[in-house]
Amino acid sequence: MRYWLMKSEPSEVSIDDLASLPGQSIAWYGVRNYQARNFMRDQMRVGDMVFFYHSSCAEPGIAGIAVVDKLAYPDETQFDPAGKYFDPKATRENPRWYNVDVRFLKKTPLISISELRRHPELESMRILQKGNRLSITPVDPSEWDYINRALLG
DNA sequence: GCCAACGTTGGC
DNA sequence: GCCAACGTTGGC
Repeated sequence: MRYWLMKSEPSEVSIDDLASLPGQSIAWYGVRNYQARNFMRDQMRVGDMVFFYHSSCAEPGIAGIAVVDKLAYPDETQFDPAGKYFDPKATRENPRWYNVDVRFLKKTPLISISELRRHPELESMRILQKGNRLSITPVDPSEWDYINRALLG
């Protein structure tokens, strides 16, 4: 089992949005970066644990915990010519983008990025590196444990 | 709104 | 296959 951090803009899908969905599960659609796609397609397994991170907003930070609910499958939004995630180079026979489903587990007190930066134990987290833009990053088990114990305990 | 950092595109 | 130009991300 692996641990991940997945960014979502709360204006798109917030932790509250996820919690109020029927089944509390959602396709992690819209990823258009190959590295992030590969993490979903090649490495994520059902049961992997996820920090749900709010990005591009007033209070960026970890807002909740989710779990991978369904293995990666083609992202439906790449096929919709009217949608903003449409990819003209993708076909049903040869999809380019994949997503997993993620299910709500719990909301947490918001752990802001500045709070995360305050802890030397977390300084190697991808999310805290200069210039990091990846929307999906692996989280080290020791970092996962530390955050749960020291910040959410 | 700024801007550094990064990924992608396309001409050559 | 190089690399300049461009578009995007995302914290501040």
